[in-house]
Amino acid sequence: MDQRRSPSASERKRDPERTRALLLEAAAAEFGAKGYAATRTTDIAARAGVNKQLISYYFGGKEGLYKELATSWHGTAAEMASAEQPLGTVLAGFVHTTLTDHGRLWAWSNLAEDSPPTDEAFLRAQVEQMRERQEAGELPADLDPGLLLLALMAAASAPLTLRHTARQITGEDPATPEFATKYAEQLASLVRHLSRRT
Amino acid sequence: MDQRRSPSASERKRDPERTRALLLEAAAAEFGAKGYAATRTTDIAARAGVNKQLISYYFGGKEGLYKELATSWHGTAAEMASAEQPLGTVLAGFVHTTLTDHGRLWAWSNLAEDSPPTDEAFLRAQVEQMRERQEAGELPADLDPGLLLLALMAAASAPLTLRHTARQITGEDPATPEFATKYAEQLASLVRHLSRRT
DNA sequence: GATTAAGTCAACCCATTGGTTGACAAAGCA
DNA sequence: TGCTTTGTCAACCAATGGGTTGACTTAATC
Repeated sequence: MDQRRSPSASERKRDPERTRALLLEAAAAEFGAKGYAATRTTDIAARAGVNKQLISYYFGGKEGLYKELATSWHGTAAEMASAEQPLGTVLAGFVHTTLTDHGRLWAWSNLAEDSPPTDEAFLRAQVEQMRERQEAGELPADLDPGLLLLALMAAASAPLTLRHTARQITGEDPATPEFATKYAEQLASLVRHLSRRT
Repeated sequence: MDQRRSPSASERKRDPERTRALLLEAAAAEFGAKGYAATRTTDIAARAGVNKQLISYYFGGKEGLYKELATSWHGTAAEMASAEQPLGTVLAGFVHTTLTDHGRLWAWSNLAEDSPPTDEAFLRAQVEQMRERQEAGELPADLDPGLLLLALMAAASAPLTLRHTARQITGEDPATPEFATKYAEQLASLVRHLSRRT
């Protein structure tokens, strides 16, 4: 039999792929929760259930691990991008992704001084979509599509970026799927008001 | 003559009030720029032009200094609050305050896990104002006033919370007053669309 | 089966960092 | 004018935290 992939990959004693993945996952959670500076490599290793030296071994240290994450999260963003769905649906998807570890990571990196290498193509495509929606009459045509996108993205990530403020306003924990759903509906309703000519 | 306040307070060799103020100001800048965890007490002291031991002397350490700031910034927020100005004006004020050191500090603390003791009364008042605006027909009545406030606050702080994203979308530095002004105008225009029945 | 390569870990290392100590100087007070 | 209090600083200290070392173990190769 083929010994190249026998012990089912998760039962094996040693499994580099798996270890790497565990570290990345743990790192996303830790970085997302506390931000880069406040995150301890020891905590990442502990969460991954692995020796902390392996961070150096696989990623060349804390910073390397962080950068690896920073460049990998674009996939997450991209999947919700596309399509000609109604704007409300797109926003709803965005609201929910802000509650993932990668979403939190994105928020932290946006505040930090050093520029993270975010995917420009994705943003450009989104701006273009805004313009199309304006032409289709779904959104007011007198607004700058870029700034409009910015405002909507910011609004959609409110449960993340204004977490404590949101909690104080609503009395609920904004980091729950239920809240996200409710909030997304409100946003959808809001953008509907932007197009509707009553 | 009264020696209690003679050397004009800024020329004196020793001036506790001034030192405290210098430290608070420097701390706001440093914390705002890098966040709590990444800020070094040495940097704060250096920026204030003062010995770092004085942080312990006056505030009982790094954390004490941070908390002092956290509880003091509400004044900043409150001043822009009130009034029956048009919503666009209020938002514009908010956009600009997000670019101050205190604004940045607020953003960081919103992301951090530990809850900062933000001023609840202020938020409640703002929610109430939203409701009034809805009743006055300035805003759609079918939206939850709290969530609406949240969305608008988030949108207004986009140049701050989505700094890098904003830069990539627009190609400009969102941390400039010029950008803030332009962005605020767009927001005003946007909320105008929310009320207008064309 | 022996040899090599790859993966993992416990222990150690040392730069950084927040905080403290003790000397000392300016200001208030008798 | 001397004594005390308050403000300030340079030097020092202990703890933390990221990174490295070297031993060891599993797995692939000959």
